[in-house]
Amino acid sequence: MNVRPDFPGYLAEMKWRGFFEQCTDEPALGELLASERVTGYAGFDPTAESLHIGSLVPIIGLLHLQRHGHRPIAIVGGGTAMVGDPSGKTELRQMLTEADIERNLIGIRGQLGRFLRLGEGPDDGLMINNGDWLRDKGYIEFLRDIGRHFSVNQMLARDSVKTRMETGLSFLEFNYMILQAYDFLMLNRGYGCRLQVGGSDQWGNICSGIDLCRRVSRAEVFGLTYPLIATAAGEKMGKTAAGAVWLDAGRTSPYDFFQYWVNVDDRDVSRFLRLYTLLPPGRIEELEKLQGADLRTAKQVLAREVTALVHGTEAALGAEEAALAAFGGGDAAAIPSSSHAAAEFGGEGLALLDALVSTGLVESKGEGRRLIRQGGVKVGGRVVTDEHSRLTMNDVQDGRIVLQLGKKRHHHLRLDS
RNA sequence: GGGGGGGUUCCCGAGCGGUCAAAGGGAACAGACUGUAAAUCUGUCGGCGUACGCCUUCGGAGGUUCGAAUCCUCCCCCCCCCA
Repeated sequence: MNVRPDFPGYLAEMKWRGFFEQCTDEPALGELLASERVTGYAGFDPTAESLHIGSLVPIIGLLHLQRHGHRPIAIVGGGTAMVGDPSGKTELRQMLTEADIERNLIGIRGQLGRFLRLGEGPDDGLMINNGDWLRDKGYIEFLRDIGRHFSVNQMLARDSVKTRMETGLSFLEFNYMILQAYDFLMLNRGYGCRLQVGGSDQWGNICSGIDLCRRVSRAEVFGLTYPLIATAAGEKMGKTAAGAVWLDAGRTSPYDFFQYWVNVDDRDVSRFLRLYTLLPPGRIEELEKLQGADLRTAKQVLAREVTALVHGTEAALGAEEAALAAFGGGDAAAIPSSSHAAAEFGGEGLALLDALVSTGLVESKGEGRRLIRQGGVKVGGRVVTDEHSRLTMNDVQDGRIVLQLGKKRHHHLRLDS
């Protein structure tokens, strides 16, 4: 086992980085991790074709596990997604069709493979679809094998169930914890998996799995939860005006992704550096000393590191350059842009409002008008006050027209030569 | 199956025949202040039009009315109590 020099062990690093909320049996798990290669897993819901940054914590948690010489399993819930986890939700989630799930699985697999080293080696990670064993399981057989180990009394006592007593909980969802517990059992049987990590809202489900493993296989397995990560402002991670922050470059460009991290709240910088980057503790502690405006440096590092982790070093550099260009000066090549024929700007030119809409900077002309009235639109660095303003060749500088919305959104209209 | 209460604009939540694109709060966006931060203050916050205007929206479909988110009918969904 190649224990990392920075930390005496996996748990120590998880604690230091802020991944550690609760553990079922910390001393025993610590010993186990120190004495042998442990297989641990985390689950991912294929609710969309791409994961978003909310999934980053479990992904990086698995990554650390692998870095400590253990074997990570990412389980993708092709089976459980058919049911839907009621934990932390107040309403029944929209049902996914099999085709949806199939498509989502493919997308998510590809993404997970960018973080974890997957393969056949002893500490190579695995990606497994729980649909493999859930889909063909017969109901009666399942009830007799697994259902008999669950007490309805206990299930009703779970927080995830209790909080739904008011609004209602379908029998379908009520079964979710059993299915998740069954996953743990199957992974333990098939792969010797002995650890499940998950968000603290998963504590109940994880405990169910541990109980099941003990009852059925007399296996001692462990659970570890991380805190649910929210921003200092109390928002869920990744909530922006444009919607979720996705890991897929097609949904959230590396530039926007980078900007998300640069714009985090001051109070979140230290916590996020520990959680979302792999930087060594010494380096992070250095950055944590920064105060006031200097925190921007730390945010730059945070953004660079996370973007590199998700999109690769090259994309991260590109995003950073674009950000520098937009906010400082420098090469503007990487700023979001669209290409246009020179003719569009000849004569009368192109209505600014139309340009704002067609580039997707605003969703309607009304919104564009509002922005202009409020002085939130700049063309070539000048505030535009006339909502009827048109873009003409006069606005072109260096072969492009520079649009700016508010302080942070930039777009260039490139002229085709 | 019976009885009761509900479904309102991104969210919560008022409205209960015209003065309603619909109070209030939150979120969001813009401006000021800053550090591409927070807090604060100001403004905006369905769509189209320069505008008095027009169009779409209050679970769905019909109806009453000069006029409906508001009244009636049927349907769908949710919660509570009883079976």
